Amino acid sequence: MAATELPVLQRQRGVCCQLDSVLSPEHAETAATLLKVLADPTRLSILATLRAAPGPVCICDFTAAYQLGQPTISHHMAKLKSAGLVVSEKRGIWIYYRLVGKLPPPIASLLEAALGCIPRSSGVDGNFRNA
Amino acid sequence: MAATELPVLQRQRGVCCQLDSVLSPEHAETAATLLKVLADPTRLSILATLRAAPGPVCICDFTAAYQLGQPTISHHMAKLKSAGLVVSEKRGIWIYYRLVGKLPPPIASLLEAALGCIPRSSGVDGNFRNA
DNA sequence: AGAATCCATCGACAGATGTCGATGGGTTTG
DNA sequence: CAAACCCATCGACATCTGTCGATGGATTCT
Repeated sequence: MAATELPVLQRQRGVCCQLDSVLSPEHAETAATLLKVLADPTRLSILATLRAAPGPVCICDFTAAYQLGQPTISHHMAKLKSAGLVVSEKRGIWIYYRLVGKLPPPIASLLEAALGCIPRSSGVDGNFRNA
Repeated sequence: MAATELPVLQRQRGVCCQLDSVLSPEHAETAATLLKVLADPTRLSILATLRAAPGPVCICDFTAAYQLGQPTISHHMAKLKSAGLVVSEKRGIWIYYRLVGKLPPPIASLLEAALGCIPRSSGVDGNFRNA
């Protein structure tokens, strides 16, 4: 509840209204941290690709697809991973990444909204030809 | 959709799969730009407050509420404004800000998800003593 | 008119961030 | 075992970002 708000038209000079925090600083910080992870075109594209992919995708494929070096892709993957959005799996030489299956609802809808913010390119409902 | 994917278990060394871009670079850039605006705890908190507020809120109230200087709050407001999320209105000495009423659906749901990503604090359903 | 208040803009600065090249560990092939 | 390949980590660097103090325009009160 935001508090005592003076009638918009007749405030007193030098008197500010007290705004009760609608959002705890900790929660704001947490949400912002997650949003920072999403707020990069490369990572967004990676997430969109993973969501649309029929199965796990390995780093080398991303390295080839984007105009970026391998360490950079690894760096982005590490961020996505530590944010809990993707998981990796090692198979021989390769390391495959995929989206986490069940994200907490609020995070899932945020991700969905972030990706849905974009013209969805095809019928992607997650029916992977999995491993 | 991701293209020619080698059966996950039998890839060839030195051969990367071609990933068709699920996301155009322009769209990724656009979405990332918007997400960057949201990816700051202060701005998130401001947006949450505006959403919960019964009416427009003036800069001085935010300046008083947060532990930040007035230029900093102005700076954040300018970012929110140029992102098209808020609008301002001048009344005498004061400048009031409020959320844009009708955002494009994808952006609205993104904003909603970002704010909804947070345990809506106490009974914040707009029980303000409004203006 | 003069003083006081509110706010946007500017310049400055520390810290965070994305990218790269180099290195090294781990795995498979020859 | 040696060579080839994949990938994570490290150090370096340029850029972006959040914050501040100072300044000046606009408006209102005395």
